[in-house]
Amino acid sequence: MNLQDSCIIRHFNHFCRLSDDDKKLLLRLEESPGHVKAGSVLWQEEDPASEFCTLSRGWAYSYRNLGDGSRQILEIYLPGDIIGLREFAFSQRLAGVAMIDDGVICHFPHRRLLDIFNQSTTLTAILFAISSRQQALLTERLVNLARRTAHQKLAHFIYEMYLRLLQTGALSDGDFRLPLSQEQLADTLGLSAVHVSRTFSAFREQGLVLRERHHVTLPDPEALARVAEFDDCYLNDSVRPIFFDGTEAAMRMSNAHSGDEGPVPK
Amino acid sequence: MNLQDSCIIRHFNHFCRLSDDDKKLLLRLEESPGHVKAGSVLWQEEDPASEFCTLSRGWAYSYRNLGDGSRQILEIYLPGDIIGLREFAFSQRLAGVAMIDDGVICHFPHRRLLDIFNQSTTLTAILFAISSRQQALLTERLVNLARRTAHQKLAHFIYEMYLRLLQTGALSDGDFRLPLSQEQLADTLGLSAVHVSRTFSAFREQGLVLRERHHVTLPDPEALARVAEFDDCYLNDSVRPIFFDGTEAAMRMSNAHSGDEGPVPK
DNA sequence: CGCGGTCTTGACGACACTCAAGATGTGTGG
DNA sequence: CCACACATCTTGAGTGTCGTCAAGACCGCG
Repeated sequence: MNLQDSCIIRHFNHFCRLSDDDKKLLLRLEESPGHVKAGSVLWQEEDPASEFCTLSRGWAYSYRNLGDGSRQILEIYLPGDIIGLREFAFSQRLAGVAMIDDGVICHFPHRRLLDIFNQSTTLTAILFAISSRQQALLTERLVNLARRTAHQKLAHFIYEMYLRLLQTGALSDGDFRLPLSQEQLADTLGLSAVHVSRTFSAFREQGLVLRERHHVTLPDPEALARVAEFDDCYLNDSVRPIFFDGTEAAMRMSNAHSGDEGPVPK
Repeated sequence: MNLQDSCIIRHFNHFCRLSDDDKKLLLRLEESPGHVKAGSVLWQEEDPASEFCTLSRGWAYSYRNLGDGSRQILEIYLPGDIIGLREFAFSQRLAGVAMIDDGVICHFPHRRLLDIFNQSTTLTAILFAISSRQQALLTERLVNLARRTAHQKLAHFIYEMYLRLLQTGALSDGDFRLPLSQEQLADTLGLSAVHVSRTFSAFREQGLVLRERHHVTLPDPEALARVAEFDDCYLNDSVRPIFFDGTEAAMRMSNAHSGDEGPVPK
């Protein structure tokens, strides 16, 4: 496999230019990339946890099933994301993971993470940063669920997806594929599917969001951000390219907050 | 300072017996332990992020303020917890942190984390595990906020606190200090303070929870767990003592799920 | 063509919010 | 030691957002 074909290496390169040694180390950790079908379950809650995955193509989500038959979707994974970091300290899965689309994933076993810790400080720091960013996404979703109205929840979610897709460069205008059903959106936002439908209807009448099957257009993304009271600092900072490079990262981290301007106009 | 007086070392010892070298490394990272008053703010959202803290005595919480004047409490920190790991990849704070009690905290600067990555695989793995556990707590709170009734939310929160206090060994029966006001509980659970009061009244009549000022008694903790539909796997696994010891940790991690028995009675 | 999944729309109801007034407890200063 | 102010908590009444139930429309697929 060519070094540039690795989905892990591509993902890590978002944070920092890697040395060839680091690239080789990453590549050795990678096993059995494979195709998975839409709807297939990578693992379920309480399965033994022994590996991570990198999502190379397609969308996925993690979820928890509840006693009353409902479920909660915890996070949406896009191409390039690492899945399963959550369970590093656990022997069991805390959440299930399923594919939304057809896709491609790469597996690498839990225990080999220690090889990384042993051999590359740079990669260790990047892993920590990735975990840190995932936690930031989770925190923002928590606030969204706890404190906002149905309109704000949906607006916030759609705008977050819009920004994340912008960052991966897969997008230029307010027009993109959103392969989630309304029921999946409801499970993500702690709403009923019926109410998601109503909210979309309201957005359509206001010209905020137009949804057609699995496609979404945002005539005025900024208006949507205002409805959601969106604050994008939890998405901006962490993906700054070339964030770490050995010991100099320390200096950058402690004074990088001067003179910021985010990619999104206020 | 004696090695055993360090609050960081005590905390890390929960996971693994440390070598003297590791202990010295930790100790060098520790700076300026100090007293802080109840209600004081360690930092606010969007402050520059340049250090972590370990909470040695007292309780603390992290929070986000929202546009409409309300706020959301994200997590409750107990003695021994590390504060601020969330912002490792960020140059700004994503959430404020304030003290609930009078307490004692130890600071250590962000950049020195890289020293740990460089010098000790064991400590790196423990830090990852701690971050992983915090993410598990956050995830559970998210499910709690999204999908449960007010009764379940409050029951779940109280029972989680009960288990966490049990784990720190600060507790033997269902009788403990809970220094949060009803308004703080409301901000944690996404409810109004009024409704928290009503819910406590209901619990009192049912004999589930007796709350008196900042003190709580649980006549029947298991009954409370049933009301909350509490599943404790997110708390059990990660604090297993002597979880990592160098390379052998790898083996333990990949097969630790056979024949488990948690520390908490079923 | 008929079936099943997804979405839409309506009617009704419940859980939790807001507003408001009063009770209780606590700390401060006279 | 009392008086007062202030925070916290309690309880009631009225309202609204969102869930549930249900029927029907739309669409892709076999």
